[in-house]
Amino acid sequence: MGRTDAERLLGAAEALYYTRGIRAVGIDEVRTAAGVSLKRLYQLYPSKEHLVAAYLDARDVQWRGRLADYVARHGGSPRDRMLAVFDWLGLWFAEPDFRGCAFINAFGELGDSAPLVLAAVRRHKDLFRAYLLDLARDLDVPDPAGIGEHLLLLAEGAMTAAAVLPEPRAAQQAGRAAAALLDAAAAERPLRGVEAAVRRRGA
Amino acid sequence: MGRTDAERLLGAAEALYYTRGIRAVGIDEVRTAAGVSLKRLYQLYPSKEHLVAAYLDARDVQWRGRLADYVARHGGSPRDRMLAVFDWLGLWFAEPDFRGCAFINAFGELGDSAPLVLAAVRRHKDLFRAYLLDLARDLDVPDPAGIGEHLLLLAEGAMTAAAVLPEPRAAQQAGRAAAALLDAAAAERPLRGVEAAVRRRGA
DNA sequence: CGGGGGCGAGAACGCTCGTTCTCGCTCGGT
DNA sequence: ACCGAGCGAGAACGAGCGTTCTCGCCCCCG
Repeated sequence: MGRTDAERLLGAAEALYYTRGIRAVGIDEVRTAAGVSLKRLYQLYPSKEHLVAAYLDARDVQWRGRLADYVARHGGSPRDRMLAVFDWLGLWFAEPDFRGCAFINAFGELGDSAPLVLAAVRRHKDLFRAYLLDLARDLDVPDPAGIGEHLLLLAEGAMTAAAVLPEPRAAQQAGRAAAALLDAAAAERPLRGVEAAVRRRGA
Repeated sequence: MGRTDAERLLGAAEALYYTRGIRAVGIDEVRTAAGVSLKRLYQLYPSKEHLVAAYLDARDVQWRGRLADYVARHGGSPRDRMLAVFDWLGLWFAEPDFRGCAFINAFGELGDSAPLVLAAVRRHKDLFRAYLLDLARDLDVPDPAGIGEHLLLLAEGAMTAAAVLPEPRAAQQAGRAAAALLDAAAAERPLRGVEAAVRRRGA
């Protein structure tokens, strides 16, 4: 596990909070799993909310790092890099302890009753959005930002669908939908204005 | 409010559990808000989990009813009916006490630790999916089921994005993405097999 | 009118939680 | 060798939870 007290605490917090929920896990259980005294815990994180926010921030860094690594390793063209995001989601969904998006779960559980947690959730989603918008910027399509937002919605939808439903088809479906959106946007590129509109209305 | 004890209980449960979370609200608070004795509550719902599952089932019926009503009133062509789903999502997101999808929230909070609740969540998502697949069946596209699944992911993604992020653009974005997917699928319709594949790869 | 079954009100129980407090011990500086 | 600051272990505290139990009242059937 981690080296410092804080690292061991965040590791234990991640394992426990993610798999069982935040309210369901007491501070003492995290402290025991991490092998850190209660006093030390409270001087690192003055309340449970601080600990939870720190756990989410750590998970955010790790999660986006794993995603970016995979995309950098497997992506070729901008289009391939974008689609690699959904391939990685599929790998993530298939992990045995997958239980949905930790940030959505935390929000659903705590809502706005824990401002630090809410802020961490928003930070994560903003950073994920920014990453997708970055990938979209390299695409050869009009309105890359719009495409980025659309793929963000697909990715979020895939996460919740994969969490709730037992079958892991969600990532494949989302990948197919993403490819269709990319192709549609790319097909629009050479056409201009009226032509594209006519085509869209066509048949 | 409702008439019978069960109706008043479910009404109070909905207001409290949805806005504050399930673990955060005690049975006594629901009982007080509904004006029902504890004994009566326990003879209607022998445990909190039963009450929560019943609240989710009631919300499922109400939520899908509101959606289907809106679509039936505002939808014209099959395409319009499909897009009306996203218009309605936008209206829902704009409601002042909107706090995301109650079912995703319940799952994120309780996971598989409450089997009755998990079953209710899955029921709801299956029924929503079935509704979208029904709408998709009327579309004049190849593979309506695939389109239905894709729009399901967009809708789920819009719900979580709208819940977490303060700006209510999610429904519009999802609607635009849905329209793009529908148009792309419709444009594929007259083409067949190889032709469509070539076109998709084009440029 | 008499009695008893069912109900509402709320106390009680056993448990868990987040946070604070107590108490020795250890260890580093002079 | 001393002393005191800081630490770990864990008790303590106050609150809240889900669930059960008690008791006294009402109301309906005979």
